[in-house]
Parts: sequence; structure tokens; C-alpha cells
Amino acid sequence: MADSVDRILAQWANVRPELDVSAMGVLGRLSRLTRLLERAQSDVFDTHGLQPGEFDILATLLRSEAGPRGLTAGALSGSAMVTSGAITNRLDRLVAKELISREVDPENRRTVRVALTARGAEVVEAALADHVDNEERLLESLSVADRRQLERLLRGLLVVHEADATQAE
Amino acid sequence: MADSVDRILAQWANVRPELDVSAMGVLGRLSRLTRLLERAQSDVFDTHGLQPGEFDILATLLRSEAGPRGLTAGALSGSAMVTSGAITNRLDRLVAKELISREVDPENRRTVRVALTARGAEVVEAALADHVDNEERLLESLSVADRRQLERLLRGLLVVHEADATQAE
DNA sequence: GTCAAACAATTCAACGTTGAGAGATCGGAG
DNA sequence: CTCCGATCTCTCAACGTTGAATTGTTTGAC
Repeated sequence: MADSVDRILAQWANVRPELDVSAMGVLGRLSRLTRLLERAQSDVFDTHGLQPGEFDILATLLRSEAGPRGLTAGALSGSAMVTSGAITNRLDRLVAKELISREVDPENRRTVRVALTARGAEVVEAALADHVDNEERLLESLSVADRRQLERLLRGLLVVHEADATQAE
Repeated sequence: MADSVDRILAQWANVRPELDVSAMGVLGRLSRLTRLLERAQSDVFDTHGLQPGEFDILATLLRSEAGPRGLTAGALSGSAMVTSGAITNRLDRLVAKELISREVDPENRRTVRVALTARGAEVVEAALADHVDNEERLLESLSVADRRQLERLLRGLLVVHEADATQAE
């Protein structure tokens, strides 16, 4: 059984036999696989009336034990790997859906405090349960050992490239 | 050394100790890593005046030994995992840059034949060389054995999920 | 030979993100 | 105390993609 990257690499081998495509075998699969998996995940969020980026915000609030003080928009921006403008948009939509509250921090009026509303907490709890189940399903073809291996390898790469990213600032 | 996903999983363990986050350790890293790596790759394309999607088209034409007859827009759409509308846009831009030709196929006038121009071939050759070097650099932290392991694991998942995707049509 | 269904590419509005910049606020040096 | 630089959020236009509708073309059944 071949995947799409096998076909791509075979084409390169045919046309450019001298080309070293070993890295492409990894990076091409990373890209394509991530696209497929993210689509599958967004289907689940969809059934809860959420977009992936919106769920991301809600889940971050839930897991950070933010409490009534909440998190700042800046903290959410860092965690979500998107720009501050994107966060503003997401917060606008979530406020409109009454899933979060957004208030200027009285102690530092430059920052904004974002917290889950009661409805927001309910929605994210339900979405989270489905999301975790779905994630399990997406990886069910992997043995436990393979899953651990994969996590180890991805983690190693992520450590390196997150270090690059913070160093670049 | 911890990565960002370690911190996220620790937060979940703190707030929802009963939550099974083992799949999240893999999928979260896949997403974040892919985002970082794709940014690093698009920097290279940028130095050649190309966007990632544009390079994707040019590289597909190059490796498919399309010759003067070229490929159809539909073939490019399938290969690039984007909708036909996105392909039309990319082709518009590449035609404007005079990197490809686009002509109605006289044998089947519903389809369009896309081929590299001489300039397009030059540009994609140069970009490809830099791109491959860069890909090698992005994975340099991995041992040869780890790289093979990673490729094997990603390939297994991709086979499964590409089968799902084609079955869903 | 006709016509309806299938097919291919394009068009277009909606959408989310980016990147740059503005506006407001804070903090520390002097 | 003042002021300048740093910090935080929001604004806004530009951009690429999606998804659906449209136009044009081919195919096959009758």
C-alpha cells in the first residue's frame, strides 16, 4: 500500500535521480497528514458550533485554571501561535456567542481579561469530550509502542524548532 | 528540556486528571510542529518570489515530466489538496508572472493544459535546490535512524487517512 | 441526432489570518 | 515629576482558501 508521498518521491526519482529526497519523505508527510487530521478534528468542533480557533481559546481557558480573573489576550495569542489581531477576532466571536467574558484589567488597563462564562464552560466541556474521543480514533491504527515512538520523535523536533522560534525574537 | 505540549499536558493533568491525553501528545505536536516547519519553508520560497502554493504547482509540473502538453487544472487540484477555485487563483498569479502557460486543451475543451515556461523552469529549479537544502537543515537534529522511524510512522498514518479520504468521496 | 446528466474550470462572496500601524497605558531613568 | 520607550490590544486593508453557483463541454442513453 502506497501513500501520496510515495508517488511524489517516485516521480522525483524518475526526473531528478540525483536529488536527495529523504527529508521530503518526512516533511511532505507531516504537511499532508496534518492537513487531513486537522480537517477531521474541525468536523467535531463543527458539531458543537465552534471553529478550531474558537475551541482553542476555550480549551486554553479551561485548562489554565484561569478562574474568574481569566487570561490576557496576549497569553492566549502566545498559546495559540497566532497574531494578536487573530485573537481579537476570535474573542469578538466568542463574546457574541456569550461563551466568554472580556473585561479590561483594572490593575493594568492595557490588558484584557478573558474568562469562560457558565455557558462557555459547558460548551467546551462537551466539545472536549468528543474531541478527545475523536483524537483517540484518529490514532487507533497505531500500536501503543508506535504511538510512543512517534510522540518521542515529534517532541524532539518540536523542542529544537520552538527554541529556534523563541531565539528569533 | 520541555516543549509547549508538555506544558499543555501538565495543565490538563492538573485540572482534569482523569482525561486521557495520550493522543493529544501526538496530535498537538503534529499541528504545532507543522506550523513551525511550514513557516520556515515559506521563508525559502519567499526569497524566490514565490508563495508555498505557487511553488507547489511549479514543482508538481516539474516532477511529473509533464512536457509541453502539461497537466490539467484538475490534476493539480488533486495533487495540491486544495479546491479547484484555489488552483484557478494560483494559476492566475503564475501566468501573470510568466512562469507557466495555460491553454485550453484542443482535444477536450473542458480542460486546461498547464505547463512550465522556460522562466518557470529556471525559477522552480533554483527554488527547489534551496528548498531541499532547507528541508535537510530542518531535520538535521534527527539521527538517520530516527528519521527513518519517523517517516515510517507518518507513512502508516497517512496511508490510513488517505484511504479514509478517498472512501469518503 | 437529441437531450439530459456528468464533468471541468471559473467566478464570487464569505471567512480567518497576517502584518503594519494606531491608540492607550505603564514603567523606569533622570 | 516628567517623559520616553516599551507594552498591550485593537483596527484595517490585503491575501489565499473555501464552498457554492455558473458557464461551457462532453458523453451516453434513447
